[in-house]
Amino acid sequence: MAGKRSGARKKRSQQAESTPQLRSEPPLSLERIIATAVDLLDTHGVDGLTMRRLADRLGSGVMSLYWHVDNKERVFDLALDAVLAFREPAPRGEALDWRADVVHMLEDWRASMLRHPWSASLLPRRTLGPNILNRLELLSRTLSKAGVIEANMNVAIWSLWNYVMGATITRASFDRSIDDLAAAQQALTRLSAHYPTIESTRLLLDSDWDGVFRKGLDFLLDGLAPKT
Amino acid sequence: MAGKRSGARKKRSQQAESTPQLRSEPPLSLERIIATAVDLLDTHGVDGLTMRRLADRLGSGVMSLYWHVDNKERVFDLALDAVLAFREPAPRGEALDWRADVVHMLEDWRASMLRHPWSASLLPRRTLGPNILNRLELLSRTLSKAGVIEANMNVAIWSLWNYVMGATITRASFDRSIDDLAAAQQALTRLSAHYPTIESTRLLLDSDWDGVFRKGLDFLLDGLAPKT
DNA sequence: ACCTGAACACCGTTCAAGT
DNA sequence: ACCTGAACACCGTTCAAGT
Repeated sequence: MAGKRSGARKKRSQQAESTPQLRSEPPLSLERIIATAVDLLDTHGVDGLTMRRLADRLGSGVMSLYWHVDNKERVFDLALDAVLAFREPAPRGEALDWRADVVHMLEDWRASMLRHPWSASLLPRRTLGPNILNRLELLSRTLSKAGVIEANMNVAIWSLWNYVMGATITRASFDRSIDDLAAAQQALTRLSAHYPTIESTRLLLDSDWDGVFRKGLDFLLDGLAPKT
Repeated sequence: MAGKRSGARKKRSQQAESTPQLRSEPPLSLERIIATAVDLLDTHGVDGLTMRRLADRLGSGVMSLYWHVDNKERVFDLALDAVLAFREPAPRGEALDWRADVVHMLEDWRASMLRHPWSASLLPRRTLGPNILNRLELLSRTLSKAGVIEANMNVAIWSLWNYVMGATITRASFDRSIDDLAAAQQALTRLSAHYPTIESTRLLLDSDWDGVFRKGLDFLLDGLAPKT
């Protein structure tokens, strides 16, 4: 009586055991759904997130998800913002090094996204969640305290945003396929007649990503810093 | 005899006309397939490209595509590279303004991607096609002639790449949903208690994207320029 | 060499219903 | 308030076959 149909989608809980309620899954909740979605994305990438797979992992029927969440898009939005939480550091004394603060904020941002390689390329295409807005607000406040006037503020923020996003998206996708990369560089070598310059510097392989990020950021900050 | 089954997928050619061969579709070819794919992407976005829709547009069966192309991934790769063709300008005199050359190359690159808003966010996640490699090679050569030494070359290229990609991806996706943007800014205003700084500068609305791009690029080039 | 339909193993989501 | 299965309208791709 317990197993109504043998072909039914298996659930992780026991099927014909003695006390089917004991030790069963906790009830669904938005938090559990999003946490599991992040897991799925981390292990299987963007294409690995499926409403059906998500439900399976949660031990529920697919359609149960839709009571907690409007649609799959919404799952993406929430998973993305979840990954971008930022604990604002205790506001330190006033006249400290604003530049170090900015670098720290942006490096933390980048690190958060690299921990979840699917997140960076998703971010620019979705509506900005509260955690991202919070990061932007903090960045803006720091620049403001540093003396960047309001007329230059949006240029400053977007330049930094552009740079961080570009660096992180590139890094995240180049990382994923180190084998492909080696193959690409090999192909490049075979084509060294066409692309002699980038072939000789081993552009695709010899890149110190962290160093590149840091240096480009410094150049940008040099330009954006209020002239004294 | 001509219309074998009424429920068959309609083709754009006539079904029971007098001379069914006349005025029919030209034969399939990789070029036609890719050109149509680009069309589809331009008008319906990334999710609008479907093997079935592609075949429909071409007046062929779905599976016919697979003779010309390995799989859908390959269609993406080829469509992307097709959109990034670059006509190398006639090599002008020697000691000209390398900086103007670089800016021109990168602005052309950005413009090409903005003409096909789906392309920018696709590019970093795919293997680099010949047209992209060509652009990188040209950029590299220009920097080299400008005096950037080999040890600094990869940092220079990747910094510029990161910036261009970030700027273009952001611009392309913010453009697509100007209504969403206004809604987002409105939501921001409602939340001005939480995000006072970015709310007051109207970060989401008052952005001169072209100006931002140009300025940030200038700062980067200031930093990357060989010291004289 | 080039094209095809049927079939398989998936998708996201609507709906009407159960507790 | 919360969860469910059946069903619909899609997907990409394998296969065995047609010309």
